[in-house]
Amino acid sequence: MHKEHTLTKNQQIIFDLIDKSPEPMKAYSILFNVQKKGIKAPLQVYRALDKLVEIGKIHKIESRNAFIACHNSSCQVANATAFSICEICEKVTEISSVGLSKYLANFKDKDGMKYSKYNLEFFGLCKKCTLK
Amino acid sequence: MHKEHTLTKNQQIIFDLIDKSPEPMKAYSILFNVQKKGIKAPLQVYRALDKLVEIGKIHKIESRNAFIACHNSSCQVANATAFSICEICEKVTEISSVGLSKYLANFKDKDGMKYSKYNLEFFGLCKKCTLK
DNA sequence: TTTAAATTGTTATAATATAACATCATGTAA
DNA sequence: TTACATGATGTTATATTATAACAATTTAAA
Repeated sequence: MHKEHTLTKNQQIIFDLIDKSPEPMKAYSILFNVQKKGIKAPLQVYRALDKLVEIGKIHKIESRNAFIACHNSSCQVANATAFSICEICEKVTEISSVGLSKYLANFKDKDGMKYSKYNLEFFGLCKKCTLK
Repeated sequence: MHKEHTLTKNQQIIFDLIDKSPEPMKAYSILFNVQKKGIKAPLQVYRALDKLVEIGKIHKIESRNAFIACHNSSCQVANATAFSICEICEKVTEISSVGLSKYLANFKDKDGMKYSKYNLEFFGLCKKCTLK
């Protein structure tokens, strides 16, 4: 199990915003949305984001420079993330497949290098966009 | 099989530079290195990079905003990329594992969404850095 | 309770990437 | 050949993403 982290004020404000968002949020969009709550500078946002990523409450979608809340039960997967991304509507879904995570967690390359972490992003069309 | 692409002058200059580099190169480092060859503006670099990525001659390491040449025999894997990244020395290696690529190419999520593309980045310590 | 560690606030700036527009080159179809 | 479409180029300006540096404050442990 993982340690519970008490979020600080800024971290909580920013987490709540991302958590409520139906889509990944970008840093400066977050900044814009929390300015009324007293968070005025990019660094305040980035620092909170860094911490939230570190403790697994949110994940960064690297190909989009955007952040989404982790919805895996207990956010234990900060080091093993997989997402599906629709290339039309940009909908992003976190994939939770036991098979996939087992396969990747145990994957070893030719040199026997063992990994402590991975991030996987799948691209394609979501159901809705396929039908259009 | 894939169509052979004749690279344009700018594309060739930039590809050659990346191809010779032992490590992933960042866009502005590329720009700096090709200025003597007449490529003066960021856009010229980004346009060539976009094209080279599109045709599979190079790949973007999303978590690093950097580019490496594809070393898979015929660059057929523009849509299916996997890399290992050392978190200390930042060495990046393209993984070519038939098992892995088969597994991922056939992966379907719960909704049956089929993917046309994926990018996987593993993080850990390379051999050298493990021994330190 | 004082010390270490983490967080905050702030200004400035670095690094990454694209918009908009004019021009030039190349292929191809009438 | 001409004219048309397409893609590539060159250029200036600007948008977007992210970090450096430093001072002050809060929090959590020893």
